[in-house]
Amino acid sequence: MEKYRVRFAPSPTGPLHIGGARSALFNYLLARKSGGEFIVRIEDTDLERSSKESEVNIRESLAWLGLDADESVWDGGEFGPYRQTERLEIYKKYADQLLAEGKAYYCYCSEEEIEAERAAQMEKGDMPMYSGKCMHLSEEQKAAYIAEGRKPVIRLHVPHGDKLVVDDAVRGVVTFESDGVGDFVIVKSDGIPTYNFAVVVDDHLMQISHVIRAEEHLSNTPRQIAVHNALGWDVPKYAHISLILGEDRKKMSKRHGATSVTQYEKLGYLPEAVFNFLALLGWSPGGEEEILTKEEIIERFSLEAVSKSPAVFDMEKLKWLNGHYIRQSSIERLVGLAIPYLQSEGYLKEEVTEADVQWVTLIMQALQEKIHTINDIGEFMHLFVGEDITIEDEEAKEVLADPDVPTVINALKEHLAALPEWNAEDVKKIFKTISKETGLKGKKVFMPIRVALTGQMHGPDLHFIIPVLGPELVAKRLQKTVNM
RNA sequence: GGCAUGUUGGAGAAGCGGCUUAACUCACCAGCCUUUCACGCUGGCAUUCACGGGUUCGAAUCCCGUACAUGUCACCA
Repeated sequence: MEKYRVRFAPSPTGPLHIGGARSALFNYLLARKSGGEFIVRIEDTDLERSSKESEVNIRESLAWLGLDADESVWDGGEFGPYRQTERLEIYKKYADQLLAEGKAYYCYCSEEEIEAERAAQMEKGDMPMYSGKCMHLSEEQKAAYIAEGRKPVIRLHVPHGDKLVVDDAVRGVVTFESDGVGDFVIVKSDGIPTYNFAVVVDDHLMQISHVIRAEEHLSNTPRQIAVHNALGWDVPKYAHISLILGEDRKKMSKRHGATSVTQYEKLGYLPEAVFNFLALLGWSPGGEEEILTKEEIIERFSLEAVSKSPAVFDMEKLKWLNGHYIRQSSIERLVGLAIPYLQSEGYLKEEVTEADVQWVTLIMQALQEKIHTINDIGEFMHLFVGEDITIEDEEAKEVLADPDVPTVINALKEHLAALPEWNAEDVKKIFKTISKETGLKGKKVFMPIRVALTGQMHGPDLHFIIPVLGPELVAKRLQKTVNM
């Protein structure tokens, strides 16, 4: 297949959004699949809103997801610089060229004038667009404006009567009338290029073969094509991928919960789960299996299979996927992820001892099968910590009222006392022994112990819980719940 | 308001004119397994593809209209 030389070009105006991450992912997938290049460029021409922190966050989020770039702001490359504010003289050169060729012109209109014009057009039901009145200003008029202290912008003259055709890999051919575009600003009054201009210059100079980005840019594409035309450059291939919607079918935003990659990391999601999930939003592998490794996704991904319609972000499915990957993980890895969480929740001190690691290891063995995210362990911690427990409900109380309870608990205490070291395997054996000795089976053995130790009717396997608690807590809890 | 895009079950989706009495996955429901819960397994879950018209022997699939949703129309990207 042809090589995809693609780019992800975020604006550093906030943490990496989940939608941005998906755009980055699709670009990455195609680059890797075709043996091409994945480039990360920073579009920071909005001086007001761009920040270094956001740029750092974007870098870290991409790294966390495993979307490694071949060329980027951070690691360089032969088509740099990769930060737009460092490319200003390049844009100036092309803006000057357009000016000299009469394809662009200075516009001295004030924002108020433009605003009034736009309002009037909207009123009439027309598509608002600049009238072009500054295109043929005389030298005297220009001088007068300059004397007034007006700072001009540069507008691209978009020829009338043209068709601007976007050949889109996911949407097919989409045609726009150039009459509906208008002469738009390519360089702001402070000399900084606008997005629609800088993007075109960069994509051309960086030899981008395919522009793959979110659907919200589709309506901007004719403007960019107009710039390509004015500069006499060929257009790249385009692919506009659908938006990610929240559960209410509105564009994903704060009120839908976590929107940034960083938040998912903090909530205890695994990068491979997010990677897998994001790939499934708007793309389907076709077969029965949806749990796929990075390599399998790269292998099977294609733009032809990308859906046109927007996708709703289903948190339940992400959780299911994450749970799957947690069950696949090694205990060591889970322990490493759980420790920072337990520290932040106050279960562990800053200083982590060998004994702490042991303790967390036992906990993760107990919980690996139960949790969907690392942070889910918070819901279970009361099982492992503290002497005080509350009996969940009436049903649980009834369990403890059974006449066989003292027999079971005594047998448990006796056997545990005889155990040199408490581990899951040996504790499991004890249960078998108790069952044999007392002639009691299944629930009659496990439920009294479970309720006496945790106050609850269900939870992780008891043979995992008991070693976590250790002799001291077991004794104290039994004392409180069954007074034994 | 103009322009653009989209509309298959609660969600992601397959489907590209007859093989569809619409795959598969999540969720949900039932059963099995299991010391409980979960995991896992088995089965159930759209007579119908936003709606209306047309083309065709035949349409979820092609065409037109309507509705709804979203995007865009910035000296934001």
